[in-house]
Amino acid sequence: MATAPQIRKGRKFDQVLEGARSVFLRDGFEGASVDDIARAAAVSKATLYSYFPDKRLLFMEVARQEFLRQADEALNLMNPQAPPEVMLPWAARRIIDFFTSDFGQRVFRICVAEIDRFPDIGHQFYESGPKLARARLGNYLRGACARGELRIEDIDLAADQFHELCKADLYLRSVCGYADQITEAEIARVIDGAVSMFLARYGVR
Amino acid sequence: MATAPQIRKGRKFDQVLEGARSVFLRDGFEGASVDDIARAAAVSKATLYSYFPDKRLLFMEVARQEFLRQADEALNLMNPQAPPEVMLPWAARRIIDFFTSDFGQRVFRICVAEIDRFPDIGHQFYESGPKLARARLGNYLRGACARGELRIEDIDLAADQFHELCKADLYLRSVCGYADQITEAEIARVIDGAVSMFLARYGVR
DNA sequence: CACGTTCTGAACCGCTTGGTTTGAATTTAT
DNA sequence: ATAAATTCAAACCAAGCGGTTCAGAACGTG
Repeated sequence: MATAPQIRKGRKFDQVLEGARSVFLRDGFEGASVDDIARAAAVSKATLYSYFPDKRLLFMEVARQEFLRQADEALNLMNPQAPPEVMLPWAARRIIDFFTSDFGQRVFRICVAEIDRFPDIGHQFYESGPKLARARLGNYLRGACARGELRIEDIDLAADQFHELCKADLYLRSVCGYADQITEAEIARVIDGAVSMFLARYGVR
Repeated sequence: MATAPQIRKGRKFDQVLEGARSVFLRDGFEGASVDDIARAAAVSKATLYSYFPDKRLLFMEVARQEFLRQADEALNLMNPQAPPEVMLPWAARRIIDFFTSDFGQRVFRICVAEIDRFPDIGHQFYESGPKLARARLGNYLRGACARGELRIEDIDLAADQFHELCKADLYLRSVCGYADQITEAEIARVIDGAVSMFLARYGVR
């Protein structure tokens, strides 16, 4: 094959990716064995190696696809015309649901755990997640400012601040394994807090 | 030996811990080989195994000590009497310096990367880091409220919000490998933003 | 110095790892 | 039905893995 891809698709390509995904997400790159992956994918090891020249490339492809999935989730479907009092709680809920979700946590974990071994992973994660989400929220905020509903000089900072406010308390508990103990009342507390702080700073009276 | 510790100290115990630390922090639990650790520690493998019955216990001891170190850094030395306009920027700087530091990043990475394999790690990390920092900042905020300098109903939420505001922009760039590209001007931007937003919400006029 | 404790290097063990090979079996398209 | 493409299972390889053993060397203390 040529230089870049070295990946060949075959009949069971998706199976291999899915099996690899489940094992890599569970055990990380080093902990995942190719035998386990082949077993999880229900293919022979020879088939797996006919698609990917080595374990590293398989991992990189799995990670790439996870990040694509993340990009799909990054605060799309925002209603540009809705007032901040409606839109901000909605966005807050979306943000919280994402980072407490199994998917959200696992894609983050790939990035953090493997960044030394695969340095480009950090870049890919940032571009497909945080940067995109900031841009989308930023677009909304820009519109709200144009309509005179908000007054923000530094849109990017404001978008980041809002994201972080939504993470108060819940994010670290989530990362530390307490995600399933988070109640609706706690979520509402954080959302109310985030929105009221944001409007205290950037709202017009 | 008895049930719990199974750890025996000897002349080169600290060397072993230091060698283990450097290799575990670099390669994670699965990626670190006991041969590498022994080499990094400049001890024989037999010595290492005379101290720790297995690799798992060695890892757990290394992680435990890293978390103790983190507890030492958690916003100690706050001046209870200083006004918020002085104390908040000071705390913000401390928070940012911590999470952008090599140590801060690595201890976080241990937690995130290994939490499936060592479920108690999340608990230890949370107790020695986020929870402690929140308590210390919360104590400060309580005092400021008592002096009439701030008005806060939910101290814990406010402390968490402040922490998260300090992480705007910088934290995720840090996690994603861009920590060395963060400028002093960017740090000042985030600190100013955090303090002004916090005071907009909780300050007295 | 003598003695007890600790550490060493080298070899060992059974097992696993990522990756390779190959003829046969299976699947798909004509 | 046939041919081509794909997949398979089983065996293989060299290297590495976590952990074990042991006689001798090194170290620290009285």
